[in-house]
Amino acid sequence: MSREKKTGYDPRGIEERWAKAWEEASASHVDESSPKPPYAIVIPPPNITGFLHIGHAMNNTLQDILIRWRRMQGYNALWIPGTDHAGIATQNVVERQLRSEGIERETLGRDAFVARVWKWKEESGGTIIRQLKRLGAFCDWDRECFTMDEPRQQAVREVFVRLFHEGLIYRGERLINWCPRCRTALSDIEVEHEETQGLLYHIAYPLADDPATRLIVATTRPETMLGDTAVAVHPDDPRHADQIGRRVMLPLTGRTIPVVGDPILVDREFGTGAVKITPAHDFNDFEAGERHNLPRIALFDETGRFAGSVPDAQIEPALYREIAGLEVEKAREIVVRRLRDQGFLVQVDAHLHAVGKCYRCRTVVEPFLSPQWFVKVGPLADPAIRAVEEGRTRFVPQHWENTYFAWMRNIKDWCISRQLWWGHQVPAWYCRQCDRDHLLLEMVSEDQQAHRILRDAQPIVATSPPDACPRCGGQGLVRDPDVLDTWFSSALWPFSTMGWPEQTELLRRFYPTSTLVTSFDIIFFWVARMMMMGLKFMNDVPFKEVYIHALVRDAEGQKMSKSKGNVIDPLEIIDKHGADAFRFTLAALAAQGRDIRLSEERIEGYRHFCNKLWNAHQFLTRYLPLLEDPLLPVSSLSLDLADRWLLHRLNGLIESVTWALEEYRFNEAASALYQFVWHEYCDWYLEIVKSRLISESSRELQQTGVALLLLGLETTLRLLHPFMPFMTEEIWAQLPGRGGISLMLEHWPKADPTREAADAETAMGLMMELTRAARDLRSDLEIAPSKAIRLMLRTASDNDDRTIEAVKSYLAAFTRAEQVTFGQHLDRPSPAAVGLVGDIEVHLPVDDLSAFTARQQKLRRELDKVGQELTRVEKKLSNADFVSKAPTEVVAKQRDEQARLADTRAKLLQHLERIDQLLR
RNA sequence: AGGCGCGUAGCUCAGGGGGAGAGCGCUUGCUUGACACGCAAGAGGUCGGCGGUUCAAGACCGCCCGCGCCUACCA
Repeated sequence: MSREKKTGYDPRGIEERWAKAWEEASASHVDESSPKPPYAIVIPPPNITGFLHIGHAMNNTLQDILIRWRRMQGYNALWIPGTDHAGIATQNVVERQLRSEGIERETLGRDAFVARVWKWKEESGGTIIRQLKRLGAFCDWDRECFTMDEPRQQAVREVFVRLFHEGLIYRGERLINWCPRCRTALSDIEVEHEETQGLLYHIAYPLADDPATRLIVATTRPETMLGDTAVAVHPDDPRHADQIGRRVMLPLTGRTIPVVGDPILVDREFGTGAVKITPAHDFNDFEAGERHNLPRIALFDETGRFAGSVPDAQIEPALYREIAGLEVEKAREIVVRRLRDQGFLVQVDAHLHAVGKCYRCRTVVEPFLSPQWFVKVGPLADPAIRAVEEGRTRFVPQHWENTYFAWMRNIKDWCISRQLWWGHQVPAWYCRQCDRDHLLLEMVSEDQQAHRILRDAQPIVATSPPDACPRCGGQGLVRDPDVLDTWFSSALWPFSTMGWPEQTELLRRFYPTSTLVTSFDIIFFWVARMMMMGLKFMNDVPFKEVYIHALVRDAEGQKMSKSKGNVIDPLEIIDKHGADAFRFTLAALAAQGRDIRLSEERIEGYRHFCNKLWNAHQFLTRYLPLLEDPLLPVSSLSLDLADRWLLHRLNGLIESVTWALEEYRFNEAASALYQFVWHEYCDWYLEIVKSRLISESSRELQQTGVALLLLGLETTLRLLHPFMPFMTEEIWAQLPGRGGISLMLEHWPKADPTREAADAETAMGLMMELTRAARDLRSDLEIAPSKAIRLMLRTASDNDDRTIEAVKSYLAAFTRAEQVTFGQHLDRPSPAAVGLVGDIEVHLPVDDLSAFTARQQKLRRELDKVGQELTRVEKKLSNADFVSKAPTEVVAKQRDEQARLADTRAKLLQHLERIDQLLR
C-alpha cells in the first residue's frame, strides 16, 4: 500500500556535475587587479602523502565557508591551495616502495632517489587535492603551490641565506633529538612525550679513596652509566658536602669520575640527592657538562645501537664485546645484569616517566650528539610576541593566545637540519682544498660523493652554488648533505605562495592575509613560526586573525586513529550522504572552545535537512507557473500578516547568520539556518501558502504566497550556499529567471529595514499558539485528524479579535476546523474541552466525554505548574529590595507575570470545576 | 608540577545576570496535496558540589570533586 518513493534528494550526480562546472569555468580564480577589497586565506598545506581525513575536512570546510561568504559579500576572496613536501613521510613512502623492489635508497644514490620521489609526487601526490575538490573547496586552483616547487625553493634559499648572514642561523654540535629509525634529527616539538611505566634503577658508585662508602645514584636508563663523566650532588646538601671534589669509581669501567656540586641539576628531595651525569645522552646532563667542563662520551651510533668503538668509556672488555652493536634495550638488560652480579645494583623501583617518541614513526627518540643547523629564535620571537600582545594578530577563541605566549616566551633554538635526502638541501658548501687534512670533511662513500661534515667545518652559504671557495679559490666544493625541516618552508607559506622574494602584485594586495584557519595542535609547529618569519621578512604579521577550530573525535570522544579503527573516512561519508550534508554537520558542530564528537547519525540528521529543503523546492516548483512574473519586486505585492511575518523573519535570519559568521560562530549560523528552513519556512509559511492554494483564496494572495516562497528560498539559498554549495547551486539553477554562472557570484543578502514587522511577529506568534492549543485538545481528546472540529475562542481584548480575524483562515486550516468563531462575549459551549493561550480561552465543543479524563489530568498538571510559578513570582515581588532596586521594567514584567498567572490559575480552576461537573 | 578547557534532558551539546534550550533518542497518534529522510502532540532537568557577590546566579568570584588536553630539565 505504500506509495512509491519519489522525490528524495540524491547528491551523487549533482555534486560531481557542479564540481566539474566550477572547475571548467575557473570560477574560483581570483583576479589580483580587481578593485574589490581583498580577503585572503592560505591553506594549511596538507602533507603530499596524505589522504583527506576528518580534520582536513573540518579545517577546509570552515575555510571554504569563509571564502564563499566573503566573496558573496563583495570581497576579492583569495584562497591559495597547496601541499607540503613532508620530508620524513614522503621519504618513507618512497623508500618502502623501493624496498618492495629490493632496492635500498643508498644503492640508488641521492640524485636518483630524489628524482624517484618527484616521480612519485607527480603520479600519486595529487590525491588529497582531488579529495579537497570533492569536498567542494573553492580554492584558486590556478595558484596551487607546493613547498618544494621552484618559487618556494627560491624563497627558502633566500631566507636561509639572509638569516645565516645575520647570525640567526648557525651550525654547531649540540645534543639533539634523534630518531634512530628515520636516522635524522628532529626538532623538540617533533618529539611526543608518552607516559610510560618504567623502572628506576639505583646504582652504587664507590668512592675512589674510600670504596666502602658508596654514592647511590638513580636512573631510568642504566645503560648510559657507561658514558657517565661525573656525579652531581647539591652543594648545600650536608649529606654530600665532603664528597664534592673527590672521585668515584664508575662500575663496569676502568674509569673514575669526579663528584661535582651542581644546584641546578640536583633536586635534594629526589632519591639520595646524587645524580649521575651523562652529557652525551641527556639534555640536562649536557648542560651540566658544559657548566663543569666535562667530557662527553657518546655510546650509541645513528642507528641507536651501541657504537662499534668507544675507547674513552674504558668499558670492561668482556662487557664491551657483549654489547657492541646491540640496540639500547638489549644493552640495558646486559648492563643491569652485570651491575647486579657485581653488587652495584642496589634497588629497582617501578617508575612512571615520560618517554619521547618520534611523531612520525613512534620510535623512541635518542638524545644524540651531532653537528646540526639551528635557528636562533629569540630575536625572531620577540616581535612575534608583541604582535599578538598588541592585537595585530588576534586569536579566536582568544584563550589560545596563552598557549602561543607560553611557548614563545620560553622558546629554544630550532634544530632545522634533517639527515634526509628529500627536502630543501641546505645551501651551504665546504671547501675540500681548505681541508686537505680531512679533519673537517669525512668521506663516507667510495665515489667521494657523500661526506660527513664534521663539527668545525666552515660553511660557505649562498643562494646559488659558489664557483670557487672565497677563501682559497679552490674548486672542490662539497654541498652540505642535510635538508631543512619541512616546517621551515611552511613557515614562509603566507608570503612564499604569493611569489616572495619577488615583490608581486599579489603580495601587495593580499599580504597580510585575513584569516588563518587551523587547529590548536599546530600553533607551535606553524602559527608561531609563520608569525616569526612573516614579521622578519615582510615586516608585517602573516594574518590578522587566527581561528582555532575544534579537534574532531569519534562518538565516544576518542581521538580518531587508524590503529583504533574508529576513523570516519570523509570520502565514504561524502559518497553516502553527500558533501553538503557532511559540511553542514561539521559547521553545525564547530562550536568554539570544545572538541567535537562526530557520529554518522549526526550526518544522517543533516542529510534529512538537505532533503527537507530539496522537497520544499519541489513543492514550490509545482506552483511557480502561477507567477506571471517571477522577478516581481516585493513592493508590488499586497502582503497580509503572514507575508509580513516571513519577510521579518528573513531579516532576522540574515542578521543572525551574518553576525555568526563574523564572529566565527559557525554552529550558530548553521542552527539559525536549520531553525528557519525547517521550523519557520517549511512548518509555517509553506503550509500557509498551501492553505491559500487549496482554498479559494484570491489569486492575488496565492501569487503573493508563491512569490514570497520563492523569495524566501532564494534568500535561504544565498545564506546556505557557503555551507552547502552543491545543492544550493542545483536548486538555484532551477529557479526561474535566475541565470548566471553560479550562485557563488550572487551577492550576500542584507536585511531590509522596511520589512521589519514586529506586529506581524506578535500576531503570528498568537496564531501559532492557538494552533498548538487546539491541536493539543484534539490530541488529548483523541479526535481523529480527519475529523473536522468547531473552534471557539473566547477572547479578552479588541486587539485579540483583530488579530484572530486576520489569521482566522490559517487557524482553520491548521486545526482542521470547519468553523472558527471568536469574541469577548462568546457563550462558553458545553460540553467542551478548554485550553488557555494567555487570556484567550480555546473551546472545543465535543459530544463524547469518554476522553475527558486525560484532559482533566493535564489541566491539573498545568494548575500545579502555574501555582508554583505564581509562588515564585509573588515571593520575588514581596521582596522590598527587589521592588526598590531592580530596574522598573523588570519589576513591571514580574507584576504582569503575576497578574497573568493569577488569571490563568483562576481559569484553570474554573474549567476543572466544569469538567468535574460534566464527568459527575 | 604548572597551565588551559569541560561537567546543563537518556545521548551529543548550544546558551551565558531577570523566561531552562536544540538535535538525536523515547512515548502516542497520523499515509494530511513537497517531504515517513515526513507530519502532529507529549514525557523528560537539584544546569557537578559547597560557599560568596547581587534585589536577583545555571551564568560572575573562590574553594572542592570528576573528566580531558597541553606544557615541563619529575634523575
